Amino acid sequence: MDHTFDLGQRLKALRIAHGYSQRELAKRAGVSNAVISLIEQNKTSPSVGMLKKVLDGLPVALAEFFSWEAPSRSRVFFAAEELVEIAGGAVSYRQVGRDLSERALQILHERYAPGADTGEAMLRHEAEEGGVVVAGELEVTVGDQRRVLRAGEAYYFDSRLPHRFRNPGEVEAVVVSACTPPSF
Amino acid sequence: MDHTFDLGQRLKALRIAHGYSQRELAKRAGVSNAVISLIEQNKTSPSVGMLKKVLDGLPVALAEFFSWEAPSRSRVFFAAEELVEIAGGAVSYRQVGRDLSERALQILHERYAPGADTGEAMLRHEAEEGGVVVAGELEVTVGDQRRVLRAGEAYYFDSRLPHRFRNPGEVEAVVVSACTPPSF
DNA sequence: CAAGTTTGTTAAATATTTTTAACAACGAAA
DNA sequence: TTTCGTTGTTAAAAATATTTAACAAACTTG
Repeated sequence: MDHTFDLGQRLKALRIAHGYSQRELAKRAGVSNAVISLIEQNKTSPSVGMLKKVLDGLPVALAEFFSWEAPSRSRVFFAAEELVEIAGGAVSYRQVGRDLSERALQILHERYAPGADTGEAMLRHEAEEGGVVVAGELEVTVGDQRRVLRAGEAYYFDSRLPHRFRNPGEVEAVVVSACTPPSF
Repeated sequence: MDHTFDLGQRLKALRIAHGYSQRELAKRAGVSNAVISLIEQNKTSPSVGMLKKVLDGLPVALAEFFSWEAPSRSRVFFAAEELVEIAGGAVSYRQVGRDLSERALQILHERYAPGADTGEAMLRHEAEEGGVVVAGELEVTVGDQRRVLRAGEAYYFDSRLPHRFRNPGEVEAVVVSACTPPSF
């Protein structure tokens, strides 16, 4: 049995959040309903295979399941002026919230002046990120893939792949992006 | 047994990286050496409790262990039409990417018609979320806090707090939001 | 070389998980 | 009320994980 992680409570919370009963989840996962009950009561320590089956019914990845962040009481609203400028110059990154140490998400309001570029040296970090282009055009290069995105288009990739952003247009490009866990 | 995650290879790589033999690790972890051998050969699917014991001998956290998950293989770019509509009606949620089971982030391009509301019943889920208002006005209620946000303003909160979104204005409200881990 | 130590593997015994099948409590519809 | 369907729980059976104890191969050390 596991003493540092309340597996049962975690599973139950996820199941409820997804609106399933024990039996519904069991059916979706292809396991018996009893095991859901027993796991939620911490009466068994499920095998990894079993836990994966159950989580696939939600669906939730094992990594997500085990990476649980403690609740934090913090600011909810941010005025436009309060978004923290963390770059400046041709590329502007305005970050939602100042201290991300207790947060799972980094959200940025990005602006790229015409021709602005994050540079030849490709970026890499241990995270996943994505975003939606709100205005203008943005050329996104990820690994060996490249594309120009316009308003309403979006991207998503593993940040460990080398990547680069550039505004090839004549007008300012605006993007709202998110990254987990927060990096840079 | 688990077919989408090579648990044995993962454990073996970590054990070697730490310079332990199977028996050394077993002793540190307080388990029999046989179980290390069997797990590394994927001949058993260890219980979560057992796996935790073993990883404590390294030491490596469960979350860390499972956050190896194979990279690459995924789509990076999404056309505006490809954003998946997951709600419809007065409130439109257009999601970046169809299958979030292997992703850490859920990114949405949201549109709220004038008067649109996520409803009296407050939402709750196991996650953290935030967003930036791109156009219009959006009233955000989180716990006992409420505020109307306008273009350029932002929010961030723990999704376990009850929350609600409403467009109190005369024009469509547009928001780009992110949530981790993906829920719904 | 021989004796000893360490390595990873495995059969059989034991302990645990998982299923099957039942139970009682609750609510809905007749 | 009754009946039906749902909920979550649990005892006993079946299936699987874990330990014990042994084995052979590789490497030291004398």
